[in-house]
Amino acid sequence: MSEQERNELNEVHRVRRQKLQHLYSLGVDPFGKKFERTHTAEEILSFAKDKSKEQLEQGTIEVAVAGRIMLLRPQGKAAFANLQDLSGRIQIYIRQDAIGEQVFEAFQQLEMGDIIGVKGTVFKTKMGEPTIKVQELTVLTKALNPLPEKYHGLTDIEMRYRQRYVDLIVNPEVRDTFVMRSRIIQSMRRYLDDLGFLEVETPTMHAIAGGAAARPFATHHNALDMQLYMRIAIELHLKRLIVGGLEKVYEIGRVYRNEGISTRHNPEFTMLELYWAYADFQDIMDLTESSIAHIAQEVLGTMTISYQGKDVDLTPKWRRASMVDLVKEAVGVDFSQQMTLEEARSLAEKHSVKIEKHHQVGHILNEFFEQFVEETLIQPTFVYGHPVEISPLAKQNPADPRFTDRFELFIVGREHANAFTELNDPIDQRQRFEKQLEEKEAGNDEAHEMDEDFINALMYGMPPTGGLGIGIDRLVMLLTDQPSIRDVLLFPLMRER
RNA sequence: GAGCCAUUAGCUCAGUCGGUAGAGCACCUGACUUUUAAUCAGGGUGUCGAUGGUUCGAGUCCAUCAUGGCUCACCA
Repeated sequence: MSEQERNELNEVHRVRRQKLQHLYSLGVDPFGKKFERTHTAEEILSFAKDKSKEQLEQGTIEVAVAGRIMLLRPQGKAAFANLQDLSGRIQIYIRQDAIGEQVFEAFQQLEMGDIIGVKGTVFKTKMGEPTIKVQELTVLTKALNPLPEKYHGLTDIEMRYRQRYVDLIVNPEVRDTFVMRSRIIQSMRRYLDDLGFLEVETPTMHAIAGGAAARPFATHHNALDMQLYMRIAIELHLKRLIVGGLEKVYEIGRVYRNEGISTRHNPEFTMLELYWAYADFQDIMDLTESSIAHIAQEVLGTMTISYQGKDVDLTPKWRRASMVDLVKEAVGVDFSQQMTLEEARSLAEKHSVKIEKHHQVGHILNEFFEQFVEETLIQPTFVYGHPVEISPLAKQNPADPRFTDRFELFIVGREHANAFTELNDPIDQRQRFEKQLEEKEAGNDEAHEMDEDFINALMYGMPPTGGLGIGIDRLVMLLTDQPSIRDVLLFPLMRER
């Protein structure tokens, strides 16, 4: 450490450096090595729980645990500390006469935040707390930064996101949320695997950003001198695999959309997309319902949950209602009647629904739905029958071609899934893409691009197929009762500082 | 992109009417071998987000900027 560095450190940091040097002078490596653990904190607690003080003292149980010192209560020539590992916290008791003066001196150079390993026996204190009586102490890692306040922890939201590592150390519920996230995804995977779905990986860099209506991130490949886009959906590649005969495929992966950031939107987020040959959107509805209910039961142990104070019942069967009926129910406007664009526009004006130049009747119906219905759908609700104009990849309803065999799942007023019977007619698909290009001309810069290779794939024949997309982050938010998408992303995007 | 709010010690927060910066934890010194947000005695460690302005004097008032939060817009 140079003189200049020393001057730049404040007292807290200077003292930690001094203790580091002190450890070196005692022949202790402050950044130690591998440590063999026999137990986790939680294992010791559950073992000791129903043993009496006497029972523990009779059969001496040797344990070796490692963790971070979260609380430290020195008491002269002895000390109590709370050690934290992934499973939880366990109290340890250190006495100079048990570990020797030399090691105790090293221990005195330790403070909250440092990582140690201890070997010893389990006992219960006067207060009945299961505790490890330390016989051997090993310094594993000295922390040079102090931890946040031991009682309030780290509450500054910005710092929690920017320095998630600190957040994870001091806020156990944050760790729990991310453990839960992992279990939710694991449960989903297992559910689909058991149904015979094949997990695949497709490119995240696309020459044409298709499969959804969104602005992509653009990038460039130097060697090929090629414009590339980060994918906005997984859809078109998975459907190519259905053409290829893989029949039941899914991918859980990151997609990227160059759009606004909010408590429900991060520029990169995780989607599940799934395609099932010879099925339709009704089958997908059943699958969506059963898989989410299954995950809730498996991960939370219940299908009735509470989200931000709202009770939500995920027990099947869920309500199924058409978009047209829901709009009629909410505002009394009946879009099942044939109507001209002019009629739809005047209805929009009457109900103060904002419309854009490129809007057709179907777009206006969707605006009605979003403005008057969406946020009212608290209990899980499948909304089906989306207008063809906003569904360029979905098959039209055979009885009424103004609508598609598509559904979206709404829970707590938010979209959680989007699915349809996939359009497999390449001639129709080409026309839909052309319609999208017209929209683009008319000013919708999120309209779909033409994808000639995808059309080519369809021309080899894609069997009738049902497809599904689930926003995994939102599902995790729902099941872990988190208000912001940033609370279920380990490292949400933040402006550089 | 717009509106509102926030930014003070390592962390959590006070700071009155504009008058020279304050508490708890952490840290330092000392006491303490069954404590548990340990306790007891002593010690304040700071670019008050940044830059301008008003003023004899600004953490405090004004302007601009930065970062974040919430709401809205866009979207999933």
